[in-house]
Amino acid sequence: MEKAKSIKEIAKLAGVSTATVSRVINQNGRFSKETEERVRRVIRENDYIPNMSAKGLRTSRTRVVGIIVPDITNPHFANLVLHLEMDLFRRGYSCLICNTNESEELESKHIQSLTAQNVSGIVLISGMRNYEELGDLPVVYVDRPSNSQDKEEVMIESDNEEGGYLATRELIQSGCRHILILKSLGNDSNQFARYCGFRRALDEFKIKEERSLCINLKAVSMEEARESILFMLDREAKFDGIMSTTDTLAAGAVIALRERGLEVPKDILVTGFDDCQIAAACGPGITSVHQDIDQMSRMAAKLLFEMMHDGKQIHHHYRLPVSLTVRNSTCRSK
Amino acid sequence: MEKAKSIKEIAKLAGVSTATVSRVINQNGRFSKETEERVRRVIRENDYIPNMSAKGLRTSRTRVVGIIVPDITNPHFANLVLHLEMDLFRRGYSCLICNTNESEELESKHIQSLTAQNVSGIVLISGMRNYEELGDLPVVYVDRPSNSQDKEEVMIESDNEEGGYLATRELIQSGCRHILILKSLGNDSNQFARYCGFRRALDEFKIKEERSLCINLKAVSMEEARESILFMLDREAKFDGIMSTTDTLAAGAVIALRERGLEVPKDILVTGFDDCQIAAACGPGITSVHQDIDQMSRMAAKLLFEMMHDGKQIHHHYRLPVSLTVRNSTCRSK
DNA sequence: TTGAAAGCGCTAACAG
DNA sequence: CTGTTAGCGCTTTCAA
Repeated sequence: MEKAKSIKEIAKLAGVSTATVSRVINQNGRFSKETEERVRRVIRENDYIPNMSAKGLRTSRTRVVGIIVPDITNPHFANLVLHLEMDLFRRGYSCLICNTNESEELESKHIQSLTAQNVSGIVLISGMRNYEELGDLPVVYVDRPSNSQDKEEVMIESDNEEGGYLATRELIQSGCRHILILKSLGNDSNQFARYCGFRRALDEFKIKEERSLCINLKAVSMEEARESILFMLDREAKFDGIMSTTDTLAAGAVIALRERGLEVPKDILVTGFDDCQIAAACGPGITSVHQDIDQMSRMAAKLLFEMMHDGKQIHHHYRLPVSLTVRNSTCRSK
Repeated sequence: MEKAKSIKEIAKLAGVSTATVSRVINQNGRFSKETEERVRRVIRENDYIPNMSAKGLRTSRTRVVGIIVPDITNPHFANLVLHLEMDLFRRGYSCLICNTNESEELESKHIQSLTAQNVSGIVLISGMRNYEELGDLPVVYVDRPSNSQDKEEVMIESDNEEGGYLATRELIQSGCRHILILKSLGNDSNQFARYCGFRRALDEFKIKEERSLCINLKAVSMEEARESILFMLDREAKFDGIMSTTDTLAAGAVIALRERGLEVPKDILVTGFDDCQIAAACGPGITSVHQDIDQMSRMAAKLLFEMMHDGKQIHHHYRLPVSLTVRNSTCRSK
């Protein structure tokens, strides 16, 4: 690869100073129409692309944002990241993606690495904690634990509690009285919120919660869910509905039921959460809580952009409404 | 955020020159044991993190690699990216992820943007074309169109032709004689290779290909697949098996069949490709061609690392074997 | 074994 | 409207 051209060479070729070239590129300062055109032409003719490292060093704004995400393999997160990335690219920003694999250690390593790279901003998806040490670096928290004391930050989440409630109510209204809840452990506050919604629905219908039907999985994995349901079935646990805090878990449950010859929704009803493709494809179609990921990512990108670009100070906690996508897995007479 | 410390301050605090600090950090040059310890301590005590922009400017090696991918939402790609990112992070590299949404224009914009950022290397997943203008920038092509004339590059792909063959043979051996093939258009050479495998299997069993059963979708989407199968069913097209070039398409097909009251595998057999979660979860479980993504990503990361880090020149075309994961969707007596 | 100093490519303050 | 210039933080010769 021939050495990349520098602003100096462009300046020389255009017969102006580097400052002028810089001004033209960044559309600030003032310059004559003619100069601009000449510079632009030289830039074009030479395929000149400014060196971002130099720019970053000089301005400490790199036009790169870091996105920290537990696991890009999770369709819910993948969707979020896809939209964020495309949206931000349109606005001139690139994205460094960092998978934490749910490890707090990896997460903070990534935070360090991102600050070292002078990122212009960070989107922290479903993070473990707040990083106040980031100071005034623009950060948008999405789906994150809401245990921070001060509200001086931007945060976007779905109404997970309501989602848990909706799913559970659907099961109850379809006739379930002994509902198993499939959730994952970990400090994921979403899981907890969904569980709270679950309890609210039970309360409302005066159904007693059965502790033995509350399953806490070590990880959000189809296989874990499948095994635990098989285990419960083989112990002849009595339940007529499964409320899963994730579509992946719901899918694992459906598979387990199928393996034991049980039919959904004839024998057991099931609900999921996130309304991913898998919910539409699995079994007879799984009723699932729909999160508005489009809006979520659009908001996150927009807010972050405003903070990075316009230097706006935003402090707001958004809670997006959810809805229930009803499919066959809960279609019994009500 | 208090201003980040610079190497100068560390040098002053440690009572040495910046050059020495740099040497300690990069483990080159020579320095005494004592000096090293002192410097290290100061670095630690001050949470000093070198400024990557400056480093990048100076060395034009940023320790950032660009990953270009059609759509991170596709589980197959998500998996690949996840592994790449984690693997490279372990080796000290961060990843800029770029979704092209299958647009050639976006792809080349991303290529430009990546070079502007002085990335140390690029992984191009399922790209549209070769970018020879990248010169000696390390590039690994994964899953890419193999239409380049010169082989002077690194390329890793699955044996897609064999995969298409395996899936089709499974259908034939399970009794299918009229196999519909569900594939997507576009310049995706994988699709074509899978189709070639399909034809090879037909040939081998002396089955004539029926052009009317070859469906080309505009996009790889569940919904598209579903609609086209519904369309075929409503036109009373005669087929007893569906070979899908993607799990997503297979899932769409299964949904359509279910909607029309057809049972898999009783009435119609189905195969997918990629062996994603959705294949395990969908319908009765979909038989699918398994690609060894772990190995693929591990190889890609390793090769790229060797090129970036050790300056190795590698020219090799790897074709990874595939296997068939048999599930209920093809379980009829053979 | 260490330090001084040049300079990577760019921007922004200042001068004109 | 445009040019000169200092310097962002780091690495790397060269000299000691």
